[in-house]
Amino acid sequence: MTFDDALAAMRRLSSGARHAHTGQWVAGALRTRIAEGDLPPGTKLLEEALGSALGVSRNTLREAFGILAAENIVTRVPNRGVFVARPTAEDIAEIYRVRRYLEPAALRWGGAGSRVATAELDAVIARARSARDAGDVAAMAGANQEFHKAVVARAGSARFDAIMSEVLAEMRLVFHGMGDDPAFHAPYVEANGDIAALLRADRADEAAEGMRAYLDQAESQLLAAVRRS
Amino acid sequence: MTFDDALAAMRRLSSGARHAHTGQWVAGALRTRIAEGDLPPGTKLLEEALGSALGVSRNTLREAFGILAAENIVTRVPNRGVFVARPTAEDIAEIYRVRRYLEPAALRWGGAGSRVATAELDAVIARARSARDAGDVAAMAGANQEFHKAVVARAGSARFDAIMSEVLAEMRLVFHGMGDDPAFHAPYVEANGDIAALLRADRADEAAEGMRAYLDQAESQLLAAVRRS
DNA sequence: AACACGTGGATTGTTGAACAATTCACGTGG
DNA sequence: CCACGTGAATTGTTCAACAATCCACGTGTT
Repeated sequence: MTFDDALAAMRRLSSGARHAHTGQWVAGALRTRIAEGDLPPGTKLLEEALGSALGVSRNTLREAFGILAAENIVTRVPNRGVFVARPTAEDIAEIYRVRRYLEPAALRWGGAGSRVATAELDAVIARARSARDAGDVAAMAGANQEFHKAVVARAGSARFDAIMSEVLAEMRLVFHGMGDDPAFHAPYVEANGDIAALLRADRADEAAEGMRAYLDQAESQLLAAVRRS
Repeated sequence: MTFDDALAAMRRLSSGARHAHTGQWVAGALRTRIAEGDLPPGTKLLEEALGSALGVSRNTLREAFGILAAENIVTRVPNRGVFVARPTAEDIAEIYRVRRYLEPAALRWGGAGSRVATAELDAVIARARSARDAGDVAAMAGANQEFHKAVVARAGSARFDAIMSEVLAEMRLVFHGMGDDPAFHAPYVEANGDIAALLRADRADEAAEGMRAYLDQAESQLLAAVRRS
């Protein structure tokens, strides 16, 4: 899908903006388009064209850009414009650094006394298994992401939930360049299951340490692929 | 200091804004004013007055507001305006939730093999002790904050550093209503020392657990004070 | 006295035009 | 091939205007 195609598609969006929420609506529309791959990493988001397509002024669009830049979904380069983020190896390293603290902390200390949250993890893993067995890589990747989101949700913190949503959005940008290669997702389906099993056995510390090793491995694999491309 | 006084003071700022960085400059100027207590929690930040005082257009000021709102330094209420944040008990609970995961994780897993970072913690604790002994509550509080900032810095993550800076800025807004009461800061000077000692003894897990207990206590104390006021 | 309603003014949210500043793309000359 | 100049495109910011919403105050009713 070209930039012009994406513009045409956005022209067809019925404006869901309500007064005093227009900037947020625009940010949401762009976020969705980016997540769906319509606006691939590196795409320059031209203010005039995009503002016209979405039926908003440049000022309002710039407000949406501010929101998305704060989420690392777009990269704002002063005087040069706004681009859909294309995570570098350094960006990936930082994303995994954040995950290597955040997810194990949520496993180690979060969800105390909660059997409900473990059931939720199990449900997500079951979905990942089904998708893997059906050869549906996108659904498997999505389910794996849901697993990690649920892990962090054990902390019960709205801010961590928001951070994790952003991190996962960035991961999707990273995976955009990997095509639908099952090697990045399939091995982790069972690894997710192992972590859930440790939790169920009240071995939270081991689950936390296992998650750190898992994320080390996933990071190495991903960085290797980035270096090859 | 009244809002008008704060405006007058801002009128005297020489404009350090450089093209394409004006919004950020404005955000920085406001951040500083808020941190220094010139604009107390709850203060309404009027666009017209503030824009005129700072010599920037309303659009540019709104961009700065967006930045500060994302940092939870100001609260943006649609159609009503922007106010210096006044953290509620719920906000405080959320701040401590974040800290209860972030700081122990950095202690437990961060700074591996680093003696340098422990020395830095010790230096900050020494400063806190001096300030406490001199009866300088503001300096003691500041040094305690530096301790926590250094704890998180052991993770080596730019994003966590940024999150912690925001959290500490919010803590300052919380403490703004407490006056210079040493009871909120003095007991923690030695507690910080205990945590540093555990780290030096390579007992990171105990340091992490100790930090969680410490933050529980600090939260309870603060929430009790908020409920009394 | 307390409450409900209406009105005018103040303020915020957004648009669009204009201008300043910077970058980009292209052509020309060495 | 590289350096430089130029015009156009684009971004960053300002300004004025208008739409939308809220706030403060006055008036009337209970």
